[in-house]
Amino acid sequence: MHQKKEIINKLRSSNLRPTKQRILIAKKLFDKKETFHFTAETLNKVVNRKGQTKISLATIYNTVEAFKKAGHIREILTNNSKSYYDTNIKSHHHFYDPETKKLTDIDYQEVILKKIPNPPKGKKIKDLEVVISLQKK
Amino acid sequence: MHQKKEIINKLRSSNLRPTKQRILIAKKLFDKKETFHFTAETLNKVVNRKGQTKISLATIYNTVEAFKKAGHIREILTNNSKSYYDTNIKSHHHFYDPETKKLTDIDYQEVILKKIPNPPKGKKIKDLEVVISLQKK
DNA sequence: ATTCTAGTTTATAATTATTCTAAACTAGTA
DNA sequence: TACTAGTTTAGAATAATTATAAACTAGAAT
Repeated sequence: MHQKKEIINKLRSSNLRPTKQRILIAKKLFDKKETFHFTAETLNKVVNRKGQTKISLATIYNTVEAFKKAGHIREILTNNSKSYYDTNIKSHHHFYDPETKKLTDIDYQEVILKKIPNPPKGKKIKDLEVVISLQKK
Repeated sequence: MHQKKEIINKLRSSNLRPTKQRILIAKKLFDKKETFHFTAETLNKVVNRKGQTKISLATIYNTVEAFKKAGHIREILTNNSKSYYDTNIKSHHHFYDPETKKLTDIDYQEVILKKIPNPPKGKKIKDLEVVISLQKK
């Protein structure tokens, strides 16, 4: 799917030097069929599975921040103490289960808004996110 | 508006012993005309303004947690590293300005949803929150 | 009223997530 | 091949929050 070349282009196009660490992290993030929800901690685990080349935690954080700024990943709203990120950068929504702390994507078309308020003066809407918290039935 | 008696009843009704600390914090939180958005830090400042009896930060955290569990306050979704709380416990929505990190209430009626997805099996919807992030025009 | 006890408060230590620092390293140009 | 700006790294620093355990107190029992 995502060959090394594509990944390198993606990095270059956002002014990120394609280092071996960034390429490896990008592979792990974007070489998935499905949307990937992660925290710095989980990404660190995935990237540094036994035997693989070691990438420092600082680089994990740096890269996540760089990818976020470049718009390759998005930060998700939760009321958890960790930051959650999503490889799905299309505007979409989430179910959040406070029990398991798991997020699930809700496709954009699954939520239709009939009315939204005007933003305050001097501001425009950057993003609109719906979070549906769940509980046991 | 909220006399001491009412506050004491509110505390008792949720099995919280009405201590002098809890009463004072409750006054600061609920004795307002408007909705109050706060973090542990801001609440600590409000409660411990010069001259007032000192309430420890640990108690601020304990009390916020207790009030949240009791349903007297709600935690708000943001992607900020601090936890934000709201004395408005009615279902409602927010504008979030990442620049100033300020939240503004959006009245419930200002957002109308035409379609929302079914929750996953075994789960029901606990809460639905819309967050509209802002940026400079 | 006095005593008792479980619940609460407190200062402080510990923990967790994240950011900073500054030295070592490397991609890519000259 | 050498250079330089960008990047990585280990580890220290910081920020927010939670845990600990000793002292205190509300309110029931005596």
